[in-house]
Amino acid sequence: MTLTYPPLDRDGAEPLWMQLMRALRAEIESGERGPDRPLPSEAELSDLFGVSRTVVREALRELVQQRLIYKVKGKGAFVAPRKTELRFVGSTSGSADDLRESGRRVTTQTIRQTLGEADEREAALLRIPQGEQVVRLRRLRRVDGQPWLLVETALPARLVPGLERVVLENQSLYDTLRRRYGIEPAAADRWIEAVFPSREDAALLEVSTSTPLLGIESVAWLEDNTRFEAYHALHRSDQTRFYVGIR
Amino acid sequence: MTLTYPPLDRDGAEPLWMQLMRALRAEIESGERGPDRPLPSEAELSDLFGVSRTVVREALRELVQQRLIYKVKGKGAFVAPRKTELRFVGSTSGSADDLRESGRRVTTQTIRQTLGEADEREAALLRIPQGEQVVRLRRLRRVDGQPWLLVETALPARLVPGLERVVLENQSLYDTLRRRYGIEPAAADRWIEAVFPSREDAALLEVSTSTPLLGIESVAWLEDNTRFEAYHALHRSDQTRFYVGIR
DNA sequence: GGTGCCGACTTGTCATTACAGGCCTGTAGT
DNA sequence: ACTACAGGCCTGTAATGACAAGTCGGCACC
Repeated sequence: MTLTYPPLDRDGAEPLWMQLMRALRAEIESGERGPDRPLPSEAELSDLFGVSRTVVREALRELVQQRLIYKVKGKGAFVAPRKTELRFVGSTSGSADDLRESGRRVTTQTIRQTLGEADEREAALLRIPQGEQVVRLRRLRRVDGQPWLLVETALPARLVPGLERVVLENQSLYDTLRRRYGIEPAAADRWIEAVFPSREDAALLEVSTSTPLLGIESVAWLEDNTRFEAYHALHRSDQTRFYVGIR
Repeated sequence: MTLTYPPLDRDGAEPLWMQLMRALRAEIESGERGPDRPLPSEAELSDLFGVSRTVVREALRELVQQRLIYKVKGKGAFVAPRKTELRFVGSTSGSADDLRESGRRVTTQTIRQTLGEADEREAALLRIPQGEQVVRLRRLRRVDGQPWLLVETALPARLVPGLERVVLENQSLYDTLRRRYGIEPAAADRWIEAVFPSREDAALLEVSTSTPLLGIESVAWLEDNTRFEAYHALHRSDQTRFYVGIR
């Protein structure tokens, strides 16, 4: 038994593959198909929706990229089990709360908070035109008095008007984003590398310039794919380790 | 003036789009095309290499996904002004498959493979008594010939009898665990820090002892919470970055 | 009862064709 | 000098057809 699908809109407002992708995604996320259950074959989907296999494959490709399904040659396409998802504990979002819970004293000091124009890197990460207004935050987070994390954040000013004047001292940025601007982070990409700090960053973190640190670059977005935050952070990992849980 | 390209191999050993992708990537990474310089148009590439536009688009799609190029509708495809990055997907499965998928040549060399007694650290991570038999693997993974990852794995011998005699050369460890022992990873904890390598490890990874590396410690377990694997790994992140997707 | 092989079904790869729609430039008209 | 627009680029979308290659069940054979 399969569902009846609403017909796809052929007015060209949106590509057929995108509409099909959304229809399949809705079905998967609603839980109607359990993990590792097969999707209809490409030929079947092609018939069901009245589109070519090209469109079906384009839609499935997108779902594979989003890790909602996986494909096995010769067998079919299957719903990806949610357990392969990954959660970052110990990121800027929520890390303060986690640490506080474990009885540590977390303080966050705002070093700089300005309005400016997006440079090339920021524009690319946030997917906005170079020169568009962004709010920049430079903050130092301490755990039990020890410098732990130095983070520079850029947010499109359009999404967070007036943020450059909000007093964040010891407040969670994500709390502010949520309460003041209704921003709900949906997902993020992060890149991690081991780096040496600049002289200035080393001083703030109270380490020497030859101490290896974790450098983290990140871009986060909303449900509708709008990029709302780009940051790069330096992490002292000599006393506190960076934890990743995979479930 | 364009280069002359070696003809693509049509023996079906490798898909045409992958060969083309590699050829273009080599050109980009060698720096012959500067950032934001255009690639030949799809039609031109199609002629140059004697393949259909389908193949060209497949190759370009992969390069876009690897963030080596970006495309602008109506204009063309351009070299992305970024450093190369390797995708590490934070799933319980190994990274080798993901890398292979993106057309990198992944080779894994087993340096040591022995049966021994669990030391204190291993016993704690695996939750077994100290002194219980464990199989230890020390492996060096290369990506496109470059040393990339040095990993030391310990598994309780009870769960993987005879593993110390299985030839793993270029085989995925997780594949072997699955097929030979029916081991299905359910979840894992990982800790990441920035560290310097020992003299021996530095030599294997072909870096100096003052190169900061990513150190990763991990323990993985089955659905029933049995710990089956503990490892610690050293990652070169100077040329390639460590990627984590959060969904 | 086991084994091997065939055929049906699946996804992967590739070619070809067509048109829509964005980008840019040259040119004709003002 | 300026504008409007046509036409030639480009990528995006879509249909269709073909074959390769992996999976799996069933059937015939031993």
